[in-house]
Amino acid sequence: MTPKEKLRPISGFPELLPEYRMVELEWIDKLRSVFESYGFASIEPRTVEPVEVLLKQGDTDKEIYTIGRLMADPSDKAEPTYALHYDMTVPMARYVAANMNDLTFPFKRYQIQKAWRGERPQDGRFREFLQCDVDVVDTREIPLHFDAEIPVIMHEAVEAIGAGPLTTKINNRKVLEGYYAGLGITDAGNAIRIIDKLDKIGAKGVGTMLTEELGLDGATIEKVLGLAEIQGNDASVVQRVKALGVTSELLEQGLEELHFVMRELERFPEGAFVADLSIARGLAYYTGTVYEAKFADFPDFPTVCGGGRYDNLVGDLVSKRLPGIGISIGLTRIFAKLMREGRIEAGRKAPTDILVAHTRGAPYDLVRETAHTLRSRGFKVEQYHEDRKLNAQLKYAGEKGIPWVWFPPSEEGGEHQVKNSASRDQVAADPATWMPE
RNA sequence: GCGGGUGUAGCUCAGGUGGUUAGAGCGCCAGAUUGUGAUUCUGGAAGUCGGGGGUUCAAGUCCCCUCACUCGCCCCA
Repeated sequence: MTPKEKLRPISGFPELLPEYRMVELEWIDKLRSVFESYGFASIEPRTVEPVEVLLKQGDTDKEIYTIGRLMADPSDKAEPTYALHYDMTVPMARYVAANMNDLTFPFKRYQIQKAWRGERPQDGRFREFLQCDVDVVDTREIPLHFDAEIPVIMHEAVEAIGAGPLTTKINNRKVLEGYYAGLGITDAGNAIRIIDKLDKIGAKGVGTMLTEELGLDGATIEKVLGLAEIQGNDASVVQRVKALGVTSELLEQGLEELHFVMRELERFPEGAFVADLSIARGLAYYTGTVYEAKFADFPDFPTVCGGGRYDNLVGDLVSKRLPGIGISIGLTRIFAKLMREGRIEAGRKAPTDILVAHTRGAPYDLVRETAHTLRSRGFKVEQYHEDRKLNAQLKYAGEKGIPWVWFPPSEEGGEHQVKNSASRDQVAADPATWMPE
């Protein structure tokens, strides 16, 4: 590898300059405070799982990164194959199952961590990215109220970082599966996967795929598309589904749930939450309410938040059933899009409040003590450790956006001075009492 | 995994149909200016032209292969 190749960016592994990382950190702080305001606790499970855990819920074609030791003996089978997690939901379920005795249920947690996927990167899609998950998990049935609360938390969070407006589409897997069952479609899973492409390939494309892959006839496809076309921002969508004349027990139950959730969300501005019967979500483990949020202004940009309700994520790990519901915010994806749209204002290049200059002739003890005094009073202070001309020192402070430059006296007992970088005013000051005006 | 686009200095890019020693702007370093940020001026460092092979007297330029980045498909935050 040439030095130049070593310096090249790696596709899908974004890196931020300090002035933007500072913004990202602010976002994380805001998200945390929203999550905590609803009583969610933070956990940080390991980022690595046995491959079998990640593949537990079907989807064996997941693009996952495995990890191994460089020095490992290839013939040594003793070490299980580990992999970086590609989302936080299944690993969280494993964490809950492992610590069940020490957790209090319903367990409410948030996680802000990196995830890794080996997919081909493109606009808004990365191989290493930050996800912010909020989930409720219980050993008993979870009240439907959470189905309405979770997307509200997410909207609040996205609003807090100034990333809106968002449109969240809501559906219920039971409606889809129940409706398909009522139509006599046996392979609901594949039907859902195909229907999910409606906004991308259109009704015709979906119809073709349904015929080719599932062998559905024209009348059935009509019915399937009829359901997928229904959307609205209130509970009335339920009536329109019923009007299609398909019935099944599961469908009834799903419609009741959807009705409840939409009624709860009616109080929000129009367009914020929309029932959309074409939304399916690719992941296999969802069993009830599902969410999918996009930027209202950029409908072609990929989903920025997604989630839903699942009956049981731990499978055969423990004998108990662990139902849950949650949502994930794609922070890296949102950040990248807003960055591209010029909506992210760079922060400062350093957190420093005060640069203590290297005053020629000043006793070093005095300079260090000056910095220490200011630091102990709560200021973020760095010292310029090199004896260079003040031009260079001031230029450094200016470029880094450090608002104050402190000049210790060049002799013991002399007068300290502090300079305002912006106004260039310089006045005498005492490090023990000085306050920025 | 499949398809399109792009690779020349730290960054953004010029380099008609092959032709001497590969350029510009910005940035960087030093000085003018022996201690207070601008501007200006002067000087300087920095390139295996992504890599390999081929054609040719001659390749940054043409051909083949390859790698990387990028956009889309699949899939997903």
